[in-house]
Amino acid sequence: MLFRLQNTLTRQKEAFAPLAPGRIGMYVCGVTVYDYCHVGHARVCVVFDVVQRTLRHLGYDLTYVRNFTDVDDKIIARANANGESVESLTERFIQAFYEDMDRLDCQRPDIEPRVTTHMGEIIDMVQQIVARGHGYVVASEPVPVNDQPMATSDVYFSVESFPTYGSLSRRVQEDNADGASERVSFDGRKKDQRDFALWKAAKPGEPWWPSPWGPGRPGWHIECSAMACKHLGGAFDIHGGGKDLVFPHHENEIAQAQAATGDAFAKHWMHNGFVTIDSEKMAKSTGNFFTIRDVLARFHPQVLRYFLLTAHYTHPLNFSDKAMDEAAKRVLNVYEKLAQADELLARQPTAATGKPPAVVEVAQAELMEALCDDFNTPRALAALSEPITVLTAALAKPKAAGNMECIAHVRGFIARAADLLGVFQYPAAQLSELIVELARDSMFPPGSEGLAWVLDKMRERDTARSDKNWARSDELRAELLQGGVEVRDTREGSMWRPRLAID
RNA sequence: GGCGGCAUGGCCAAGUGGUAAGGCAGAGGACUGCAAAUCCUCCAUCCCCGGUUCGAAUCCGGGUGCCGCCUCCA
Repeated sequence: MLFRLQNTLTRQKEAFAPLAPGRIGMYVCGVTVYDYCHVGHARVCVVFDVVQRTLRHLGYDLTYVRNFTDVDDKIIARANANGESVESLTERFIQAFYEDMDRLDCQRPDIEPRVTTHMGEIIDMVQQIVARGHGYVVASEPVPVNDQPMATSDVYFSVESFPTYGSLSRRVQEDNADGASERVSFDGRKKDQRDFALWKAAKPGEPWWPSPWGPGRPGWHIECSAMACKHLGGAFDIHGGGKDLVFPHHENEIAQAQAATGDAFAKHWMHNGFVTIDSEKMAKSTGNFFTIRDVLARFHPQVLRYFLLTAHYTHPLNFSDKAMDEAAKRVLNVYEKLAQADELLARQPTAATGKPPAVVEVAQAELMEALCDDFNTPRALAALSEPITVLTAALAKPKAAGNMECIAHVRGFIARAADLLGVFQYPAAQLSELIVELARDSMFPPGSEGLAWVLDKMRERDTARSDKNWARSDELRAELLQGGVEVRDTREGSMWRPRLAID
């Protein structure tokens, strides 16, 4: 199946064609590991996780590469502030990253390169750039090594030498610098203010690596050029990351890689929009953010993942309690239906044989079309609605002819959708309990036993109801509601689920 | 100052030339010990102005508003 993809480079939605038939190389900019990740980071990972799942489902042989930046100014500053080594700091936050992503059900990329293990490739690339006349070396202050001053240099990329510079972000640098110049200090060491560092001379107290230019470390952008080319070759299919990386990071990546290899570098550039709070970009530097673990302390990971897929990946997505409550409600609604279906199917095993109902065929096609249309996840999620409505109707009359088969077919469809989207794949019957457990601090009366408290009250209420003690029953319902639990009575008995307040 | 994005019902959000998906919330009815759930019914003409077209939320021009990048940033 052909799919279409928005390409930042051409500003158009293009029919995708891999460079090599059946194979796709994809590089996505990962995180700088000096702190816990926020919801914005979660979005990139979830978005490209869906991309990954979809491409594999379509039968492509995908190589997905996502890096960790484990040397950089902020990392060094944080490590110094903590009084710990760079390695211990980065290792800690790489593990924290994995914990967060595992909870969000993001599958691991095939290759996760780190800057510190690619110094050879980085140095080679800088040498190539200089050799081809696109970089220059500027002597720096000698740096003490083993108490001996050691000569060292910076290496810069020469933007002037590279006429196609700016093709991704479409900026004319002279104009670009105009209004921004107040914020950017003039660096007299550079031949041209547009030039950027390929290699930074070591400074006292900083980690460094030996190089042809003396002790130093890589500039920010060169790592991705070098690691992408190493693992995917000089030309590959897809490069992704957040919109904020378009300029200068990705622009510089292109210039460096093309200057070094003479090859095309990435063909399709995918950029995801920001997660915002009150429409303002979520960002560490401004303090305007929630960490993933903050959010997961209050909402089930499935709720966050679902929320992150409710808008198209290129658009901004506004994070709020209300939006999360809405997502939670929808996720619970769906899981509730799935739980009923699973219970019924367990009692009365039914194979999804024969021709699927029309709704399922239509929805299946719509699901794939939506994902192949630039990974339109809101459309994909909408495709689940009609089958779920049909499922609900069938669940109400399981004995009617064909209804069990219908339930089995819809259940199978949701499971296939879950494989692609990474939501609705959990054992449905446990979900509301899981959500309650995660939310226990805010949901239950202080000092209560959480889930046990709910189950106690529910049991007491069952007794009252069987005695037709309606007054006591209603009293208990009110207590439970106070405790954040909604009760509902059915023919099969009383059920409960977390109460979600939505304005 | 340069470059770019967005503006759809109460809220969120699809839709890129043929007469507005989906979610959440709301109203009325059925059902129910009550309350839910469920079922049925109802709830928008797409920021403003002008243009192209038989026909535009969708294309063009001009506004207004919000946001982003140009410094670290997913």
